[in-house]
Amino acid sequence: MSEAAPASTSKSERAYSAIKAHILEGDYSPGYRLVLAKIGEELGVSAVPVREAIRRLEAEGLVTFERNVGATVASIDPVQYLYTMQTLSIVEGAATALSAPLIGAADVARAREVNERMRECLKHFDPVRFTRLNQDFHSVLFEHCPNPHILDLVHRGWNRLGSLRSSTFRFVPGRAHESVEEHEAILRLIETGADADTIEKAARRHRSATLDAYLAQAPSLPQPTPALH
Amino acid sequence: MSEAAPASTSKSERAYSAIKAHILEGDYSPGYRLVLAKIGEELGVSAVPVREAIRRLEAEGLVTFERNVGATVASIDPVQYLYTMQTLSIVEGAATALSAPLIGAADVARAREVNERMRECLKHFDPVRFTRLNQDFHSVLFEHCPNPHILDLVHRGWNRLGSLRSSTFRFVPGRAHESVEEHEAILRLIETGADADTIEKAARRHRSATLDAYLAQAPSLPQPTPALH
DNA sequence: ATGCATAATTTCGTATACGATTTTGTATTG
DNA sequence: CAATACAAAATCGTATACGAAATTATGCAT
Repeated sequence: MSEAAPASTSKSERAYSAIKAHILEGDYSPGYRLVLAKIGEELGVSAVPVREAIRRLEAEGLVTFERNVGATVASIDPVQYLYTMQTLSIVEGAATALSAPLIGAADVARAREVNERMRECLKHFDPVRFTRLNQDFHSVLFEHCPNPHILDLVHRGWNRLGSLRSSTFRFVPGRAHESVEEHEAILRLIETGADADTIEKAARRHRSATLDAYLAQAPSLPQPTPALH
Repeated sequence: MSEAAPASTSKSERAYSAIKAHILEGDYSPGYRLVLAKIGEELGVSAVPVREAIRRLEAEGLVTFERNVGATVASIDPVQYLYTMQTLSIVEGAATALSAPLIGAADVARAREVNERMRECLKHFDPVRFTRLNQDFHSVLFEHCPNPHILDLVHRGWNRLGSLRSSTFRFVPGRAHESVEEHEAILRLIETGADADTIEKAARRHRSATLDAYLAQAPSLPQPTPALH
């Protein structure tokens, strides 16, 4: 990777992006200690902007921070995973329902094409690619979302899941197949102009079904609350 | 106000809390320019921790920040207000529905008492106190919320509304009365163990009705999207 | 007076330095 | 050997300093 654009963005901004990217790529895995001076050296900046970047990432839930001790990449224990998936179920449901009236036939076609590629991934068992396509699929649905705040919440949820994003598909074999079918069902609802409530519930269910599949694998979890369906 | 605890918390932490408090109290009103050095002097710290605090507040949506120009207290233009209210409608709806099964008779009684005090506020027309009690009411509902992420989203929404929080009640006379009645209705739904979907819709409606009342007053707004009911 | 170029001022952005705090390592003692 | 006490190292937290960028003020020409 080249040293890239030396100008135009501030160093704290570059540090923020770089660290975030490293976390999301998995270069810095959960629990990794983010030492200010060390990261600064890696990025060719001093500790001050790194510290600022890290605290911003803390506010997004990507790192945890302890006074006089330092920062570590936030790890997603099962309980946090549950909270995040449940929250995503709600905000994705809302985002889908709000977007639906604005999704045209061309968008549906595009989403369907992505979904077909996901279907192919199932044959070769490629969880990484599958996960990336999955995100593309939902991005197509949400790109017309009329409420940027809600979209932001969706992205924050995705970020928080981070590198775990594909784990359910990896560990719960059948789920990926179901997921593709649910995508198709959601597209049909949008095409036929189903009412917002129906679409919202389908989108919610799509996410919470993934959570349920995970919980079925990890029965030790608190199962703290009945999901909203 | 005394100089207070000189130890135990870091300066960046104190700056963060102090600035946030000033924004929420209205000492720094929307649009106010947050000059690093000036605020640092006010708080008795240098610019570095102030900058860090401000960027954290930016991540929460309380201030806006522009490269090489500085930070200003985020102002809530009508469109942002709409986005935020719509988002709140959704997350408060979910928070209420998730909390409902965990709300006991004692909590309901407490909430009802708060609501009665709100009813009294209507007679003396005290929007500030009314708004504070309104928040108390919802805090009672949410204090058992099993998903802290969702609760966090509710609080972020409240913070974003900031000083505008009471404006609807101030400007749309009838709305406050309606609001009190809706509170009572929600309490009854919780008491009688209504299903999650019913409770969620009532809570959503409670918030989006306030938004509708506001939009009716400001008809110039884009009315960008049909609400989720 | 108006518009533009340029200088002065303000404010940001970050490297450096150093004290404060925590962690780690080592030695001493029961 | 385990536990405690203390020393050394690592790391954080922030004040200070100074260059960079943007904003504001000034002066000149039309």
